[in-house]
Amino acid sequence: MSSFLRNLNSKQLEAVTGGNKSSLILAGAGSGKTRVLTTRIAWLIDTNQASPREILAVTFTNKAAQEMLFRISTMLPINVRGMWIGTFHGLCNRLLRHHHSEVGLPRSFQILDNNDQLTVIKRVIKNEQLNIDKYPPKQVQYHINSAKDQGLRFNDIDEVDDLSHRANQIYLAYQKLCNQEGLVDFGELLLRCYELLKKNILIRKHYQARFKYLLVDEFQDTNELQYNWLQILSCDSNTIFAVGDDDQSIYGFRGARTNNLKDFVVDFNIADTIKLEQNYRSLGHILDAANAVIKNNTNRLGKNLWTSKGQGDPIRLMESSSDQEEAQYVIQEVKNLRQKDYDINSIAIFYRSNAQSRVIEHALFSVGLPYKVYGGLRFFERLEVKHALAYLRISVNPKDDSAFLRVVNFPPRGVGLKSIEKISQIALQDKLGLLEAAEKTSLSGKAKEGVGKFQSVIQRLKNYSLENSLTETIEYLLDLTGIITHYEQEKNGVDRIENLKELVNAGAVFENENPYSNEESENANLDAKPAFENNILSNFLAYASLEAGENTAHSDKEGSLQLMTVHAAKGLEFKVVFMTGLEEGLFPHENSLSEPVGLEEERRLMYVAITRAQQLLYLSFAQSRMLHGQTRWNIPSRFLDELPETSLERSNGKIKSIVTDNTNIFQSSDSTDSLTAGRTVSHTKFGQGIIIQIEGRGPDARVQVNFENVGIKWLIASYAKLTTI
DNA sequence: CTTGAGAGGTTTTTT
DNA sequence: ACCTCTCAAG
Repeated sequence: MSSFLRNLNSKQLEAVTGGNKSSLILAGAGSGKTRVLTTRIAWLIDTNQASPREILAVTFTNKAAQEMLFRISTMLPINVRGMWIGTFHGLCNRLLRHHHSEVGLPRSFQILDNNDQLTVIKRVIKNEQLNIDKYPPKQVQYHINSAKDQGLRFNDIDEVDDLSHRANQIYLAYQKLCNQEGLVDFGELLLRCYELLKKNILIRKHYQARFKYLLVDEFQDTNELQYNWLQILSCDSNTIFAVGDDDQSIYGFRGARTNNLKDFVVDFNIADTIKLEQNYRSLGHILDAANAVIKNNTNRLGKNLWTSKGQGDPIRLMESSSDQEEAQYVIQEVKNLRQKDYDINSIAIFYRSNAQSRVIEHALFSVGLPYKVYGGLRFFERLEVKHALAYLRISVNPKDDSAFLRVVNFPPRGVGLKSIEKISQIALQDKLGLLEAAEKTSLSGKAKEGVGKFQSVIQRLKNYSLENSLTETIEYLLDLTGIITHYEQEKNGVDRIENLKELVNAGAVFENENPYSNEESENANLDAKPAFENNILSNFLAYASLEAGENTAHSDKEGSLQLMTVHAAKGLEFKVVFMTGLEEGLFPHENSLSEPVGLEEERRLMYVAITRAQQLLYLSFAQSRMLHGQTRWNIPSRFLDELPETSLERSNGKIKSIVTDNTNIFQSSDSTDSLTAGRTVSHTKFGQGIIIQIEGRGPDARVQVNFENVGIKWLIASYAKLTTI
């Protein structure tokens, strides 16, 4: 028996060594999902059932793909390069580069990220001379992307209302423009690839025969198109190994179809689904809470996590009067934990929406606790980096008008809107790219000079890139275009220059890791394609779009608290987790409440949050919170009511807790009428105090009380359960 | 072409 | 409250 099978439990072993049929592994949080997936690959190869080149494994993030490669390489002494392991988009990109001529794309097609796509859409709206107010670009973008997620072209879509009709019109024009300029958005990567496999029987059969084992991670996150893509790659002679957890499906809003799990069971004749329910991450109370919350969802495939580790500490509930106080309580507790030798790196603070991080950050900053915020601008999304890349893009693909528009006047060369308009006119008339059209446009002296300069820059850059390495080309570019000089004169330019130097670094690293730039040659003639002149350049550009870089704000400090949204926390684990902002309207978010589906997704999100914690879990809510410049008064989240009583700790020194019982919120036992300023009242947790003032009436009434032991507090009368003395 | 005032829009996000 | 974008004046 291979040594890497030794430490698996029986269910995991069953999953890993499953026979030659498609299978579905329902893997709960912390049940060793990634381990099972990677061990299966290692086992298939180790037992000579598969050669590396017969493996195709798909993930959603580059991080997950890298993790997978890393784990496999620790189990097997083989060259992992032969395997196709990557994201849906990465693999489709690879396939489309091989078969670019079959799908009508230039080999050096450019990949648009979200931002680029939006810019192109705006351009299309302008080109079509449509009123931008009637066609909100963001909505149009959403329309196009969700259509592509469902595998739909513009003529496949029902135009149910006026907006979808108009959006469709732009979809058509947008696609035409992308095709002309050799631009491909994220959805297009998948759709184009799917259509290729569907239409071209030869290519389809080739890949079906080649990939004997298809493995999919986070299956619950697949959208319709991804499901179809997997389906078309599958055939009688191969199998799919799907791993997922319906309870952790939190990306419905971007097209993920939880139902794909159920459809998979039918479409792929899954006789028995293997459930991994033993959890290796969290202690008992935490799992009990997770199980209790998720039980309230309908339509689950059903799963119950358990552990052999013992119950651990109960979950702490924290109540505060405001978001600022909440931050203070968290800080106090973090300090306590540090004294008990908890590593600050292993403590995380979660929130539902990014806007909530500011108050926490502010509080952390003022007490000098180091922290790291996940999310935000990634490296390749930074303005200055995109500018620099645009020069590379246009030198690789002169038809790339997006790139032209981005940098024709950056740094400023005196080419203003008027001139660009003129050039666009000519381009439209003569059906040319902007760079080409610029040559034929008669312009005023200053603009003419600027355009001339720009053209010579592009020409020189292109020539240089043919003779020199990628890294040298980037260095040359920074100097030639005057981008650095420009930022040197700007007040906030220092960081930007740093980033541009980092770009040179990124180029060097890329070059190092991709020494041959063109794909490893394969025997099958369908796979192989001759190298192309600017191969490494366009590969680097694709890499920049597909892998936008680190997702964290910079932090040079070694130990930091981890701040992130619950979405960003998926797949991670921490010894200690603070889940903040557990209030109705925030979590569950108010926008999700209109449909039951929305609420269930919020509950899954809560489930994800809870199951991130290994040892300690704090659940916190505040009575009031600043949102969009206004103070809002909130009721505790309904999810708190779904927690099992036996796993909670309601009171503990400075960490105050409350009993939340929503049935009581609107039917206070003690009429608020009896509460008047000056009266002495008693609170179950805070003890005795004197009412200072009252705001409002009925269930929303708030009372300010000066307690003998804990000082002044604002309470919501209806659930504070105050009794008059 | 740059700058500043005003308007609008704020769930979650990877590729 | 705060950030991004647009439009008009300098």
